[in-house]
Formats: sequence, structure tokens, C-alpha cells
Amino acid sequence: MNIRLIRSYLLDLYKLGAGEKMIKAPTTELANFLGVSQQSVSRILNKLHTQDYIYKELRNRVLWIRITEKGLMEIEDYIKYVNDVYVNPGRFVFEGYVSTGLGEGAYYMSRKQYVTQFESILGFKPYPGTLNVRLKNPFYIYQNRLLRRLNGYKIKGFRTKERVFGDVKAFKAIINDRIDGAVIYAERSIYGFDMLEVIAPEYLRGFFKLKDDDKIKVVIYLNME
Amino acid sequence: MNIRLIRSYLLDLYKLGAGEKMIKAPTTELANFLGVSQQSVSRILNKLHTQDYIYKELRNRVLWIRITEKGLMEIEDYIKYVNDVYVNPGRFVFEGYVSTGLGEGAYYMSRKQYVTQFESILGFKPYPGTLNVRLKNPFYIYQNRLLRRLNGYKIKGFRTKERVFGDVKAFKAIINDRIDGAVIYAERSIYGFDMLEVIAPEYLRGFFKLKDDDKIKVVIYLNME
DNA sequence: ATTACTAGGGAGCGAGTAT
DNA sequence: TATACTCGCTCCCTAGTAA
Repeated sequence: MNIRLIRSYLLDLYKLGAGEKMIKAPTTELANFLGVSQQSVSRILNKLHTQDYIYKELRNRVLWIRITEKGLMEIEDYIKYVNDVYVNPGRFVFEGYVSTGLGEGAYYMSRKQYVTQFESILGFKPYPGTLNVRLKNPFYIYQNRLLRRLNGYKIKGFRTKERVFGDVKAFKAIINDRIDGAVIYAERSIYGFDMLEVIAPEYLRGFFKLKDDDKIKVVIYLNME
Repeated sequence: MNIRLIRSYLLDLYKLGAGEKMIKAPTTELANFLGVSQQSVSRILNKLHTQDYIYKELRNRVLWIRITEKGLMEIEDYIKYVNDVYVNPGRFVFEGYVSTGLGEGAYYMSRKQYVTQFESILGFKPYPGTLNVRLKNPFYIYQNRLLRRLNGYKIKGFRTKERVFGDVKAFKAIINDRIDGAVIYAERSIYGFDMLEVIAPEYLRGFFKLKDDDKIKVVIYLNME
């Protein structure tokens, strides 16, 4: 079953209290509540059951259900997402911790072919280095995954005699509510979704007097235009 | 298109900022973000458009979209619902205003055939009268509609020489966090979804010193068992 | 009274492709 | 590059009905 429908149905079951305990759930009554037919309720509950989203049990020929751990996780993640959509439409807010990368950031960010593009596309000349921000909250990691699916600003790769430099994707960002910079995604990044690579016109570690593990806020305002 | 899918897709478009302004929405980019194919995005946006949920415009062969008023209402209602589900799983919270009904409540609630059933099923002998609570917030009206789709406790109707008394549906409720009572729905109620009929062992107007238009809180704890 | 199987129809999907 | 059409295929829905 479509994950969008799964979330929607799980949410309604959660409203009925199925997140906390076994509840009596006659298919005819649920049909009314969910706005579908009795037969559909039967089918839906069976699918949710085989996919491990709910427990299901017949007592005296009547269904009792309860949302499983997997179901609760799914629904709680969804509720967090919905809340975030409400609070932050058109932007992605991250909080993470300053982290020392492998030092290649400085090497990449000092390639002239990248720098000139950053300057003309983002409007600032980036400090030759990246600030690595480690995300710990699973929701931020999920958000990073989402953000990365978007196109952002495209910085074209190039090749030198020695090697190939891949495309880079950038999103304008505001760091700690003060500095205008960007989050960049290298086409072939060595980092997973728990790391943001931040660039800025300033040396951020210096400007904010940052040491490793200091908390830092990064806000991306989407520019779908 | 299924309203559950509509809400889900609208939510994602809202996250991208389409609730506030026209945004550039190339179908290939949206395909990534929404997790469906480019063709499906095209189809989905067209359906949302013909059903008046989004504006849609081709600029230089690229789609720009924006969520309409209708779409915003749909999505805002949905976000409110999701938030409420999170805060109040297994219960329905209402706030409304004391209102004078047509006085038939007292007549019904003094019928012995009803009273004995209320007593044995709800566990209290109701004061012979109902308190009418008028709901003004649209969300509470929506909730009332939802609640009414559930079965609750069934109080059977009966007939006398003179006339027929219909079935009544009841949900246990707590009034103003103090008194255990119930919300009842007469099978053929004269009231719409903006009115709750509350019963209790006490004379509520007396107990809480209520006059018309005083605010009152009614919480239903679902007992799906 | 339940749940849930079947069959038929229609909605939703992605691949291929025209523009 | 775009968008969006057609075409199968699958998923999802309801009505009818068995158990």
C-alpha cells in the first residue's frame, strides 16, 4: 500500500486511541469514521497488519487492533514532518554540531573554477574551506535527505590534467541567523545524510569562535524560482 | 483524486513554499521530492489544478504553481487535525458556549425508558435536562462531525401510545474537568454539528453557575472497547 | 450481528514517446 | 532541456455474498 495512504490511515487509527492500547475496531464502525466501505476497512487493516503497522486480533468475531512500534515510529515521524511544514513552509531549519572533516573542503573550495561560479551564482566569494555540521536528530537527517532531492543552484564540475571535479549543488543558507552562506552537496560526497557542508564568505570557525561539537543553526530558504 | 492523497501532496507542495507565492516546479524536480515519476507529477498537478487546489502556469515551458485559497484551507484544516491527533489521541476536546435550547431536553431526559438505560449503561442517573453547548470554532464542528460517526453507547429507543422515541447514542464526557457526564446524539436530532447536547448527574447550570454564552469545556475519552 | 472473500471497475502508476 | 500524451499494469475501491 502507498505510504501516503498508510500514514493517513494510521493517523486516523491513532486518533481513536490505537496507539496506546488494543481498541475494539469493528470494520463497519471504522468504515464510517474513515469514510470508506466496510470491505475496504477489512482490506486496509489486513494490509497494515501484513506490513507490521498494526496488531490485529479477533475477539468474539470482532476485530481489535493496536498500532505496532513500527507504526508508531512512522506516524510520529509524519506528525513531526507535518508540524514542521506548518512552522517552516519554504524553508529547512537544521541544528547540528561543528565537526572536523577530512580537510578536503579547503582543497575543493580553493579551485578557481568552483570559486568563480560560486561568486557569480551565490553572490559571494567563499572562504576556502567548508564547515562540517554533524546532524544528530533523526528528523534533521530526514530533512537533509529531502533537501538533497531538490535541484538548488548548479555549480558545474570540470576536469584538470590530474583529475575530475564533479558537479556541486548549492542552497543559500543563513548560519546562526547572522551570516549568509550556503549548504553544498558534492555530486560524489563522502559524507552521508548526517552531515551538512557549509560555506560562507567568512571563516565561520573564526567569526563565531567555534570549536568542535559547538551547536550551530543552519536555515535554508528555498528559492524555487 | 482521493482526498487523502490530495492532502499529502498539497502538504509537500506547501513545504516547498507554494502556499505563499508562485514557485518554479519542474516536474522532474518534484518527481524526486515527492518520490513519484515525472509523469505522475504531471498528472497530479493537473488534477490538483482542475479541482482548484493549485494555480498552474507555464513560463518558458517550465511549470510554476501556487496553492489556491481552497487548497490552503484544506491543508490548514489537515494540519490542525494532525496536531490535534498528536495532542489528543483517544480523546475529543471541545470548547463551546452555553446555549438555551428548545427545552425538549428535559422532556426526553425524564422518560423512564431512557433514564433506566442511561443509568445502567453510563453509570449515573442523569439530571432531567440537557445542557446545550454551541460550538463556534470550525475545528470543533468538524470534530463533532467525526465523533458522530462513531457508535458510542447505544441507548435504545421505544414507543409509547402517543409517539416514537428514537435511539440515542452516548459518549462519556468530562465537563469542565470536574463532572463525569456524557454527550448524547438523538437519532433524529434537531441540531446541526455546531451543537453538543450534554447530560450529567448534576444540574450543570447550577453546579458551575452557568449563564448563556459562558464558556464550557467538554472532553470525550473514547472507549473503543 | 460480525469478517473477509470474490469480481468488476476505475483510479493511480511508470515507461515510452510526441511535442 | 521542458510538459504531458497513450498504454498497459497494478493498486484501490465497492457491491455482493459466504461463513
